[in-house]
Amino acid sequence: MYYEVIVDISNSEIDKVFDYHAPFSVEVGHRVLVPFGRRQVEGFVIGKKETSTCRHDIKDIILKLDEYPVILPEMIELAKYMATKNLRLIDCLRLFIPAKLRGGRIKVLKKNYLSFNTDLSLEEALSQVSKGAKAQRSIIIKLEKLGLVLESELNAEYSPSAVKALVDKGILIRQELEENRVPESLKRDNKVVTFTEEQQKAVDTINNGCAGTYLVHGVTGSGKTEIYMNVIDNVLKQGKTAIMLVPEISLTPQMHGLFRARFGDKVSVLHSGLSDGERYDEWRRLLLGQAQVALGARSAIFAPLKNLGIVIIDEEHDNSYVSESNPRYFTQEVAEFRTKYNGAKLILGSATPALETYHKAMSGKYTLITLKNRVNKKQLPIIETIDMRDEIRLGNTGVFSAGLVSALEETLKDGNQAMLFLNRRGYASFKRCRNCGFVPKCPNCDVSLTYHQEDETLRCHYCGAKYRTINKCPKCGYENLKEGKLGTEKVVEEVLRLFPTAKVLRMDNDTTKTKDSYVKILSDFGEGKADILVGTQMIAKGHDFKNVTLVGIIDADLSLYYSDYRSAERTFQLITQVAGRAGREQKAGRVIMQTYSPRHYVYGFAKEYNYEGFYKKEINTRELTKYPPFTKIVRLLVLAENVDDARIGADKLTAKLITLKTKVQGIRNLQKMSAPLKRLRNFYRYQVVIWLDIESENDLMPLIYQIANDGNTDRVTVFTEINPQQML
DNA sequence: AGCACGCCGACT
DNA sequence: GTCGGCGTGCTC
Repeated sequence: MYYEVIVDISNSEIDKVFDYHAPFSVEVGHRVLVPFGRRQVEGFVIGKKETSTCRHDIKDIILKLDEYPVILPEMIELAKYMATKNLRLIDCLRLFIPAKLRGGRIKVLKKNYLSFNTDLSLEEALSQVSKGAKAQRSIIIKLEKLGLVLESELNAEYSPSAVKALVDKGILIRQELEENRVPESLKRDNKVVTFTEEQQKAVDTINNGCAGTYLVHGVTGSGKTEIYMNVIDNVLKQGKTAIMLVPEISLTPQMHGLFRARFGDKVSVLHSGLSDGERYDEWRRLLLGQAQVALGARSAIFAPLKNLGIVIIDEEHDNSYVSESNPRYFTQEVAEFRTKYNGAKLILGSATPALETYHKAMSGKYTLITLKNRVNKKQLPIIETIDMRDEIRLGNTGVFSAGLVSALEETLKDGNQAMLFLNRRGYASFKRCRNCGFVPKCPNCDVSLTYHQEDETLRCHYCGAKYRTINKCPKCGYENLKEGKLGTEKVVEEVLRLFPTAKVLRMDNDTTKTKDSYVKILSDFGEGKADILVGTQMIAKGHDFKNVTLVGIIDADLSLYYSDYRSAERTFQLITQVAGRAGREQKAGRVIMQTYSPRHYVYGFAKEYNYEGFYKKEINTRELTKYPPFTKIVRLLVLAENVDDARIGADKLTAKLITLKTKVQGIRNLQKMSAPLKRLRNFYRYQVVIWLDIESENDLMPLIYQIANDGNTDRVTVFTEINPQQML
C-alpha cells in the first residue's frame, strides 16, 4: 500500500504528493511524521493506492501523530478543489486544523488528576499520615469522597508539598487525563417565539425545500436570526449538523448568548477571544460530534463537522467573507462546495445582498425569500438628505449642517442617543503648506499622511508608519498649514465644541486596538454611558441600541469616490446599514445624510429603502459596461521593489495574455496600467486587468493562473485576484 | 522551507 | 593550504 502525503511545508515546489509506505495501518486524513530528505517533517495523508509511479526509493511513515484522522475525507476533497484556484494544498489543510495541532506543539490538552488509592481503606490511609499533618488528612478525606480531582486545584486549596507527599506515599494516584473543560453553565431558553406570517413562510420554504441555495432578503429587523435558529433546529432534529457564519465584527456577546441559550452545549462558538487551547477544544468537540453547530466568522466555514445539513451566511454581502491574505478564498465558494458535497442547504441572508447574489436569485439559481416587514411593525427610520452645497451657500462651512445640529440638540434634550458615521479615521486626511503646497507623504507608500491630533502624529493608513506631526512646513518654513478632509477625531472635537456637556465615544481602528476595547465601547454606549457614538464602518454593523433615535451620516459621498465598479453598491449597503441603527425598539428613528451630490441615484433608492429599484438600475449598468456578474474580472497585481521590475513584469504578463487572447475564446478585454496605489510598503505596483466571459471562466482560469505563476521571479511577485472587492 | 553539495576569497 | 561565503538543487 502506498500513502499519499502532503508535507507541512508551505512552498509551491514542495506542495505535491509524496508517496510513502507504512509498517502499520494508516487512514486517509491522519497527521503523520515522515522522513523527508535528511530530516523529519509533519505531513497529512491525503490518499491511499496500490501502485506508485514514483521511481525513488519509497520510505516508511515514521508514526501517526494522532489516534484518529484529523482531516475528514470531505475536507481533503475541499482542499483539492481550492487548489484548482491557485492555492497550495498545504495552506488549505492548515486552515482546517487548529494551530495548536501543528508543529509538534502539545497535541492533546492533558492535565493531572488525583484520586484516592482504592486499594487502601480510609483508616489505613489515615494511619500512614502523622497526626499533625492536617492538610494531608483533610485531602485524604476529601478525595475518598470525591473520587477524581484536578491536581492543580488541590495544590491551590492545600499545598503542593502536602499533595506531593500523599502521592509519594502511594495514598493518592496521579493520572494524566484529557482535560474536559466544563461548559459554561447553561440555561436553555425555550421561550416560544411566534413567527410573523412572513417568517413562518420563510421557515417553511427552507425546511420543506430541497438542497440548494436560498437567499433570505429581509429588511433590518425582519427577524432573520429567529429564522436561522429555527432552520438549524430542524436540521439538528434530522441528526445533521450546521454552520452559522456572521461577519467578523458582529459576533457580539448578544449573538453568542442567543445561540448558547437556544442550543446549549450543542453549539461551539468560535470567536476571536479563544486561546489556542480553547480553540483546539472547540475544534475537537466538533470533530468528535460533541457539538453539532459551529457559530463563527469566516474561518468557521472549515469547522470539522460531519453530515452537514445547513450552512448559513448572515450579512452575506459583508466583505469580511473574502479573505484578503494568503490563502485567499471566497467563503461562499467554500460553503457551496461543502453544502453540495453533503446534499445540504446554503442560506444567504442580507438586507442588501451583493449584486451578484441577487442576480443569481433573479435568474433562478437561488431560491429567493423576501421579508418586507419588520417584526415589530415599526416603520424604518426616515432618511433626510441634506445638500451640503446649500450649507456652503448659506455660509456654513462647518462639519455639521444646521439640520444635523438641531437634530442633535433635540436628541440630547430628550435624553436619547445619536450615532455619527464617518468612514475616515484620524483628524484630517492630510496637512498642506499654504505657501508652497508641500504635503507630507509616506516614504514607503504613494499616499499622503493622515493627521492624528490625539497623539500629534502623521500616519500612513496603508502601511501603518507613524511620524511626529509638523506645525510648519519643513520645506519653506511657512507656519500656515491647511488641513485636509475631516476624520472621526475632528467630528468628536466638533460635537464637543457645540455640545460641551455631551458624553461622546469614538469607535474606529484607533480606539479598538485591543481585542475587547471594541466590545467595551459598544457595551458602554449600550448602557447609556455616552450620548453620542462617533465612528467608522464598524459602528454600522448589526448592533442594536434601543435609545438611538438619530443617525448622522457626515459624508455619504465618501465611498462613492472610489472609482471601481462596486462603489455605488457599497454606498447603498453602507447607508442602509447605518440607517438601520436608528429607532430599533419603541422610539422612532431619524437619519440625516449629508452629501454634496444629493441627486445621485444611490441616494434616491437608499432613502426609499428600495433595494429592488437600486438593483435594477445597477444591474443594468453592469450589463452595459460589462462588469460582474456579466463578466469575470481577473486582476493580476505585480509587485516589485524596483519600478522597472514591476513595469517589465507587467509587460511580460500582458504580452503572454495577448497571445493567449488570440488563441482562445472568452478573453473580452485586457488592460495594463499602474495600480491606483502606485506604491505600498516600498513595493511598486502594476496591474493587468482581464475581463472574461462568464462561460469561459473554467477553461481559462488555469491558463491565467499558469501565466501569473510564471511571472513570479525572485524580484517580482504576481497576485491573482478575482472580482476584487476594491482595486487599490 | 531546510539542508546539503559545490566552487571562489582572506586567514592560522 | 583550509574555513567559509551563500548559489542551486533536491526532498517520496
